[in-house]
Amino acid sequence: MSATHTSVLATELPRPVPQTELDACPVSALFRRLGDRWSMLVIILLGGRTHRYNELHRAIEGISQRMLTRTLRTLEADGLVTRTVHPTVPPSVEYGLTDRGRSLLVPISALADWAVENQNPSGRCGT
Amino acid sequence: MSATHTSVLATELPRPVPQTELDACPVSALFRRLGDRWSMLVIILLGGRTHRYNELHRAIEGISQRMLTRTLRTLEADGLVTRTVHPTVPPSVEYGLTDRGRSLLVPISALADWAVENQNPSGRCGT
DNA sequence: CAGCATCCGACCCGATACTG
DNA sequence: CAGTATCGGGTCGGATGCTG
Repeated sequence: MSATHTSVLATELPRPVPQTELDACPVSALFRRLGDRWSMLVIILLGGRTHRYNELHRAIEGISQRMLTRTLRTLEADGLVTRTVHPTVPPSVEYGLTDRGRSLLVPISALADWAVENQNPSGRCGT
Repeated sequence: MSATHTSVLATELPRPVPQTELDACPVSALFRRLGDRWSMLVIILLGGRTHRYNELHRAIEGISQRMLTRTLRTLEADGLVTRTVHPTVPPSVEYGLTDRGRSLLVPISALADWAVENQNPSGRCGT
């Protein structure tokens, strides 16, 4: 306690970055990074305009706070997403895409378009 | 066959397809399907030409038999990959892309191109 | 050659509760 | 509002051994 803060554990964020030698292949590395359930979805959302935390949370509708935070932090660490804190009361945090993120948005959108056109279009989500 | 064989377990293949309501969104569903370490890589490999099982195994170099088989089976079930068994001795199995798979190859290749051009190109893999 | 069976660890992911 | 802490399951993924 006198150590002021027992946040030494750091639970799990922001990812230990194991980086096995296999990930030396840039293609494999990218797929490992984006190869989760939410990353590409978040990038698509942020491609339209910047969003606040709870906006994203509602837009994706099904993602947990934990996963949203994790995904955003990882994307930020990868230089794809920007995080801007406005020192207001209550606080407001704005997320957007970096230039790199916007360039990645292009092929990801192509993938999303394929999904919309080729899957059974039973339902539309917020994207 | 003597029903004595308790193969009731079926281990895990070919994936129970949970399909939560969240996956009603085609974009989310696609990312859930391809959101693993190998699927897109296999599709890229198969995009060049058909490959035999061990060819893929060597080309990807790092994937286990288990994961290669699992990935191929899932992609086959999704109608993206074809599996052709030639009744020779020893047996030979050829994997290729369906029409749907070839159409998906386009946006996936765009993603792979982005990876090659935007990541630190430390190493090239077999792709 | 092209798998399947089994064990097991690592990580993804959600639910819940709590905080500045 | 925008997170953090903790628990617990399900899945990803590899290693090893065996088969037609």
